Amino acid sequence: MSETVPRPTLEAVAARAGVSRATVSRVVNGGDGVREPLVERVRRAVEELGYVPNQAARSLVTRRHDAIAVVVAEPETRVFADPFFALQLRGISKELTAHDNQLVLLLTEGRDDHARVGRYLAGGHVDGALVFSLHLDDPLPGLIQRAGIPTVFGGRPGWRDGTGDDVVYVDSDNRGGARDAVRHLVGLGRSRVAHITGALDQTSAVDRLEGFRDVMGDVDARLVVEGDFTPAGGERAMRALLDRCPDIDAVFAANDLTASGALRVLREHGRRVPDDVAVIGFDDMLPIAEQTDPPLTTIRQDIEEMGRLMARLLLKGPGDATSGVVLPTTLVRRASA
Amino acid sequence: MSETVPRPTLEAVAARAGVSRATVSRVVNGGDGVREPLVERVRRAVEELGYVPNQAARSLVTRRHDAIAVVVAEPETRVFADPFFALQLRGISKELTAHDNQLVLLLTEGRDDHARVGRYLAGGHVDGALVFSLHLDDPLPGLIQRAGIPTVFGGRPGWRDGTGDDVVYVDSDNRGGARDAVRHLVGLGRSRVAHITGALDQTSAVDRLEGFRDVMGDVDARLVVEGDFTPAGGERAMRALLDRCPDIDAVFAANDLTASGALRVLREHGRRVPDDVAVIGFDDMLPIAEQTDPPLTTIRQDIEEMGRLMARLLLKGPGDATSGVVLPTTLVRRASA
DNA sequence: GGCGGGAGTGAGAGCGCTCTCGGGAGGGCG
DNA sequence: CGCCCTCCCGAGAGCGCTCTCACTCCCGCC
Repeated sequence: MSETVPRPTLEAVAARAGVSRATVSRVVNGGDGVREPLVERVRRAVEELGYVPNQAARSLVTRRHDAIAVVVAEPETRVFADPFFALQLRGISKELTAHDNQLVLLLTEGRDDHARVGRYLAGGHVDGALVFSLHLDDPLPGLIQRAGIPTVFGGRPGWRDGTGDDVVYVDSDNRGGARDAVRHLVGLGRSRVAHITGALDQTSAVDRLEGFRDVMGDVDARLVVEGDFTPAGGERAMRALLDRCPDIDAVFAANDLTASGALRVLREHGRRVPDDVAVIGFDDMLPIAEQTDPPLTTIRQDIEEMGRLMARLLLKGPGDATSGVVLPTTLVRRASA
Repeated sequence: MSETVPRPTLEAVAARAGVSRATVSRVVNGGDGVREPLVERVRRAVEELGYVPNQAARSLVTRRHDAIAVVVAEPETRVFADPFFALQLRGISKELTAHDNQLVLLLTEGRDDHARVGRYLAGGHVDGALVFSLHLDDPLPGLIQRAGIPTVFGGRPGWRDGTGDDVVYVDSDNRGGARDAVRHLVGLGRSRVAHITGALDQTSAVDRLEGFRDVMGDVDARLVVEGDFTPAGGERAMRALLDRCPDIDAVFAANDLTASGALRVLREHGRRVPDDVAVIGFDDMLPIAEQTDPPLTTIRQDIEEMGRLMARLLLKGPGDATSGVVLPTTLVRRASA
């Protein structure tokens, strides 16, 4: 490998075009205030030499990096390997590249790795951060706030101390979506509606539970069982549910994975879906929701758009004093309810 | 936001510790050749001031960036939202952070976006690139090679011209795994074994087909149907298969998603799995393989390890003239075969 | 025709770091 | 006891860029 092909510098371009470094710099950065013939000459020199600006030198003086960090604080592989996150990432990427920004991905590897991420962010390597803070007790948000760089959170962060009121975040309308789901079940004439929650240390799970309660009121406590967003959790919860309340006729599962577990247990027990028990999920996670038997009725959120929006908010700067943006959800009707 | 908290510089640390900039630099970068009392004093000063090196300034002189790019050339959202890729990413991330490298994620958005990526890589922003080149006709590998930065490919790239012999890549033993899968079916006493291929513009699909042929020889051409790695493709292919050869008693699907589609069609047609038709997949993509009915027997590849290995090879440098590394696969026996 | 002003360009000072080089201190050996 | 060599440390020169500032034109106006 001929590693050391010395890349041309501004100086070289200037020499070739017969102008000063400053002028080349001006042309490269938009060309305002440079007369046409010169612009043309510089452009040609850039072309001929294959000049590409040295980002490090540029950052050194501008203190901008045209890069933002995406921080995923997730010890569990499962959630990371989730199509959900991938889609958000795609949305983020689209928005960033549209604004010539790079995406630096920071995954925390275990508990004590937070310090590393905090240090990195504080180190001024990036212009901002998009953070997915999935758990209530996550120390990361605090660290990041201390780092003092602009940040947008994915999902409503669940602060415990009162400091987080001015936090910018993008979330789905978990509560409203849950309401729609449960209302749909009720609209089908179901009266014994159960709920398998998500992991309740995540705000999305809490909000969905709230939505369930909004519609069902102070329902029989046995109809609410805690799950953890996994199929296995859904199975466990569904078994408990059938055991405690054999007469249920509908289940609102906190997400599609949970629903898929529940469906399997229902089938096992000979309950027909949706005839005996209607089932509705949340997320509209495609490979899952379409593959279940029967195909899953669920609540869709526009995940890619969430990612996009997060990036947009971050790049816009503090902006219109928006603290939280909540995206709407829609009911997707398939066969299970 | 108090944006402008001027971060301490080397200079500041030097002043506080009562030494020169050079000494601080030495301590920060390992501390060789500095006597203990001084090291201690500098360390304390760094601590007290919360000093973090300015990476831009450092890169400017060292020409290293401690960052590598991960390039995903995938127009289709589906493959990107694939747990497969997420796991590789995780492996890569682990290895990189272990060596204090950052991960810059580059997703191409459509066809003409390749130029942007090529420019970025050529621009010397990163020390190397990990590239997932999923299609045979992808122009990206060429662009990258021209960029002249160290590169490791994920999956054997399917060069058409003869230039790619010295390419470094990491791949699973697709062919060997396929052989194991088919042998397993044969070992169960199945004789009419069909194969639903993956998208044949990807080397992994081609290799798996080769593996199938290795065992089955010049089998009845109707037993091989082209799929595309999706459940829908699996369904289509399975229908065709049942139509053309109603007497098949085993199916080797190119991946788990395909297998899940096939299973659904088999159930639809009243064929019992594995009694009437044994089914085996590939990948051991967990949320899928465990959720099918019946749970899927499949070939596992250690995806995270692939990612790790890619990163390791890249960081090691050109190394031991390794051109391609192929990781073993294992049979995971569940209920479907 | 002289003068004020705006627009276009160049010179030069850094941004914060690394790294080479030279000087000074100290130890071993003749 | 002196010399040389080694080991530490500091001084200073950039890395490639941006940005301010001053200078030069040239136009328009009185």
